[in-house]
Amino acid sequence: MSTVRVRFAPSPTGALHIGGVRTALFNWLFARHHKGAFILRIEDTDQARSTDESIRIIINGMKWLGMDWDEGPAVMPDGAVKGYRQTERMDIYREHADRLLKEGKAYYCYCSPEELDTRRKAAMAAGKPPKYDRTCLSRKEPVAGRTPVLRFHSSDEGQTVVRDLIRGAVTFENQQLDDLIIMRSDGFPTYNFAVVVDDITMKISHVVRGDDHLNNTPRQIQIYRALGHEAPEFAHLPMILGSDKTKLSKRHGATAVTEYIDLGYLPEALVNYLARLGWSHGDQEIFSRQELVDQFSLESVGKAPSVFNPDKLLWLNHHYIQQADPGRLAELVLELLKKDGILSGGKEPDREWFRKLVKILTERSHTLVEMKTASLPFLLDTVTLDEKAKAKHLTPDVGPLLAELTARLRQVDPFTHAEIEKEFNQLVAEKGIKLGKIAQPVRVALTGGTVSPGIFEVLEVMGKEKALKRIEFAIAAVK
RNA sequence: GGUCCCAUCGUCUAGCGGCCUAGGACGCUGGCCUCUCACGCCGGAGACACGGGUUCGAUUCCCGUUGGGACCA
Repeated sequence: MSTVRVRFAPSPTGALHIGGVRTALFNWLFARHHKGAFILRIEDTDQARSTDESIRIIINGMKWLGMDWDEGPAVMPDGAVKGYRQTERMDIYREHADRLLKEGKAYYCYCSPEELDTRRKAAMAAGKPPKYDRTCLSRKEPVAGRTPVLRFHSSDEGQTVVRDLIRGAVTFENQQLDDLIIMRSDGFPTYNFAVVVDDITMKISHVVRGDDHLNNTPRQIQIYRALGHEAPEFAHLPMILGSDKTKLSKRHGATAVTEYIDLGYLPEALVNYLARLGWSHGDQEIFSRQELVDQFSLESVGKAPSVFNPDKLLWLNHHYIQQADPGRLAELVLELLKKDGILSGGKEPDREWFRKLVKILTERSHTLVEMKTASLPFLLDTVTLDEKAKAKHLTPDVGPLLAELTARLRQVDPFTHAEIEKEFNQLVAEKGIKLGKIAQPVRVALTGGTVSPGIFEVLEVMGKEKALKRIEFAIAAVK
């Protein structure tokens, strides 16, 4: 079996988009499954929009998601990004372009954008395909005052067949393809040319990319041939759409990896979700990273575009939060608290205690942000009583009950779940009331609201002193 | 406009001619559990876009229509 070499080639022009991540993931899984190489290449020939900051965002996002690359750019100690950038490879494109020019497979074109636009419109008005009319193909002399572009001389005869691993054979009439520009007048290669040159020189075996590139593929195949190379295998992935079935964009909510990090998602949840978008393995929904690598194959990638479903991602995130190591969760939640300035000035909570807190919050949390919010009553000095909760549960008649409870809880030692529960049960039995009658008021007193982990756990983790203070405060508020 | 791609529950999907009175998951929903909310468990509603073929038999193969999407931009 020949070596698998695949690449993810984003443009560093902003955020790392969820669609791009899915493409990256499929490439990464394919490479790891076949024990091949995964290459990260930066397509930064769009100088106006490309920034080093974007490259760092891409690199950090890839690392966060656990997609390591075998070849790719590196961040230098001074923050600069070096390697595997198209802007570092200008000589290589020039060289290949010159070769095509010398061999008569490319020619200079002096037509101005305005002229081209006029002719294109005329062609479209006449109901003809708006392809370049080859005005400059026969031109012998340069046009004074104009810097030419370089055009690829494509073939008119026959057909070009794209053998796609996902879609099968897709046939294009060569007549439909026009002489596309390969080098712009500013000396930069165009997308279609740079991709081919890069994929040839980097010995890419499989091009796995979004199907928005399917129509470009026949042109690229012709360039491969003109350059004397066999085309690689192609696999065009269906797109990811928003809820209204148009291309996924900011309008549909969070689309950048950084947003999901901020929203409190775990990388394994995002990876699992994205893997199942367009790919499946029977009825299985939950996949460990290793299972993904083991099971992944392009054959079981679907052809139809898929709609991004935030609810399912949230469900997966909940699942992975339950699975996660409490120590790890604790650190992540701690980071969020620090970022919010809630734990400033070195007020680090005791790790052992904080881990206990995280444990009791885990079950009802879908995101790390939810965990952070739920941890607040345990960390802050005071709690604000929710008005509605207060009105419903801290009614005058519970005052004496709470007072009685306080007196009893004060005697509890050790202040643990089991001991606390005993005390509650006794009180409830003596008074002949339901547990909820007393538990809800206590819950409101301790957390400010009506939703929390089990009340005995809350009491234990909050600690005797703080808990009693809050119940007493609530008793005062009742009166 | 031309070219290309696509089409199973609201969504992600299983299905690769008979195993399908179409399975799973998210969401929705009824119930159970219960100190709240969740979790969990049990149940429910919910799809083969349409029309022609091919075949003894089509969700599955072919053609067309419709509807989406992409590229040319």
